[in-house]
Amino acid sequence: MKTFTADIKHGDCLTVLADYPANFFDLIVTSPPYADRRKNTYGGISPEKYVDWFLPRGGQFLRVLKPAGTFILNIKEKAENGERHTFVLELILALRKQGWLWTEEFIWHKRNCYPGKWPNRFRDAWERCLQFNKTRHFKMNQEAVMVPMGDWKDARLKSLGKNDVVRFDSQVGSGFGKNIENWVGREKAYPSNVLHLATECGNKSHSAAFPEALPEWFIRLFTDEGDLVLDPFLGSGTTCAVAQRLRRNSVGVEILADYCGLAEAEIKTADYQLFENGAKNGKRINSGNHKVH
Amino acid sequence: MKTFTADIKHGDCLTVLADYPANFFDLIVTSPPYADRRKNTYGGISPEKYVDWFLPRGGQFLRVLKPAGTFILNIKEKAENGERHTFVLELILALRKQGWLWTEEFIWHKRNCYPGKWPNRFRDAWERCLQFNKTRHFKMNQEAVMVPMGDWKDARLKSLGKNDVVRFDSQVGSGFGKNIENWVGREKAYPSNVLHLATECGNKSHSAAFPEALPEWFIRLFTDEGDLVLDPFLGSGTTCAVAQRLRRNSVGVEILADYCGLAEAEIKTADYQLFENGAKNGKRINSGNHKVH
DNA sequence: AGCTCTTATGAATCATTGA
DNA sequence: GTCAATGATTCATAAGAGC
Repeated sequence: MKTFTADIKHGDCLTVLADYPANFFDLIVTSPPYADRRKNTYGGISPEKYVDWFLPRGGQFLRVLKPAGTFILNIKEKAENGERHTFVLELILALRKQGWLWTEEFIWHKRNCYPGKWPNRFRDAWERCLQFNKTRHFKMNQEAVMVPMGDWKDARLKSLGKNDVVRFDSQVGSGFGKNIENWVGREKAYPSNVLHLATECGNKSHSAAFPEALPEWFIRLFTDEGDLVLDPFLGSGTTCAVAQRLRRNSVGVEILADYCGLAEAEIKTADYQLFENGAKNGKRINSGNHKVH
Repeated sequence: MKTFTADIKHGDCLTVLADYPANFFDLIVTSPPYADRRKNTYGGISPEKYVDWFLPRGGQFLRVLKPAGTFILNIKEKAENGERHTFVLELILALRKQGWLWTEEFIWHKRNCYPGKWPNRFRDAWERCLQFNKTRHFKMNQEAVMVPMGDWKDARLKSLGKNDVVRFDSQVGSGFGKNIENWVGREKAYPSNVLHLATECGNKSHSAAFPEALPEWFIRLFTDEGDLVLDPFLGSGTTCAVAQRLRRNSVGVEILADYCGLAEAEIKTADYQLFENGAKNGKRINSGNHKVH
């Protein structure tokens, strides 16, 4: 059985990527350390310096990405002193000046966002997924992320009991998601640029894990099997694990040694699952949580 | 019975507002002509010139808004030449430089977005609702936009079939199915900064009507009864009509005479409805379609 | 009441043509 | 060429009728 590589590199992506050739990766998908967040783990780049910190790395991304490749940046500015920071807006403008095309801004709607209540603000339930490209003609497999139409649910679920319906929505490992694959009919719909995903962060001890469904969606949309994915801010390794599951090769760069260890373990699990399942039918496993429409 | 004024002013808001005193309005909510849209009707401000065109008007808004007031700007950049325009980002930065606080960015998720299919893009299903303030201590009635759970808890839940459970959940995307036991017994829930509204703009022949639920939500959130609302780009009069329905005073400015006529008619209808209904119980009518959570 | 079917309708994009 | 205008194409949802 064919295996797929998942390289974990320890270091700053700025220097690590310098060793890679140009036009090398098919997709870059990442959730970078947010400005002024995770101070204890990442050193906390201040909002004012964020663009200056990011730009040289963005230059490397631009170099190593294939012409038909895509760069997905998951980021959201936090509120401070009663205002939203503007560094993300400035980053978009700066990246365009650097040569990137700002193709699209996807909205990740976090259905179960962090609870809380403030006198002058509601809960923040969305993040930006910024799409950048080198050229206007990039690879895009729209069919790979098609979702069942709304009516499909009614038709299929009407024979189920109420408890099953409830479990259907609680998705994660409910034992129901696995079955979805079996009866996804012909009635599929293209998604829009608003993604509805839960924030399921698994059981890892990572400070900023994004849910597997997020990288999964973009990997399926922008790469083929066997393509090469890069996450320059890997964290606990979600992107590489998902890439492996989806039979893509991947490189993950992480500056913190502890996270590299977590990521290695994650990859091994994913590799084992791939073997277990791939040997049987080659299908992806744990289809679980991609409620996108 | 008390009535509420809804003044329709014909002209460019830049000059019309010059006649108003400072610190006069409690809320400004508007959906301005988008760059390069409605060329035939508005003259089409090009994206490159949009910020320059908007800023002097933003200055007037800043002047006439009360210190505890709020300015809501509904806008979305279009795709051109394969890229998203950046003029909205630049506008945010420019407005901050002008003295505004960029307090929040709400996402209006358009459930029924415009159709279409393209090789490198999905359908655009969201718009920005940018919140700006003069001070950090602004008026905000969070309770006024809470999603009433009592309505269907008492009246509908027991009559809900299992399909309704699924359908409702897919509509609001709130994890209803998962939390069904929690909702029962709770009367209301606070929304997040993601609004789920359909785009139905009624039966008017206006090229850019936003749905009534959008201004309604912000009017209820940021004003009290009897407060004064301004829409400097009134269009066919939605904002004023909604304000009237909600027992707020309002001023609407519109540069096109034809739209002023439409708006006047709209107001009259709203006024009649208010009388009809207000005489009975003072409740808002036609609460219709604000699927917000 | 619940389910199925039908129909109306959206602040859109892109490719093509013409000035 | 560059730029502007025009047309073809597109599809998920809500709402309503009918059984």
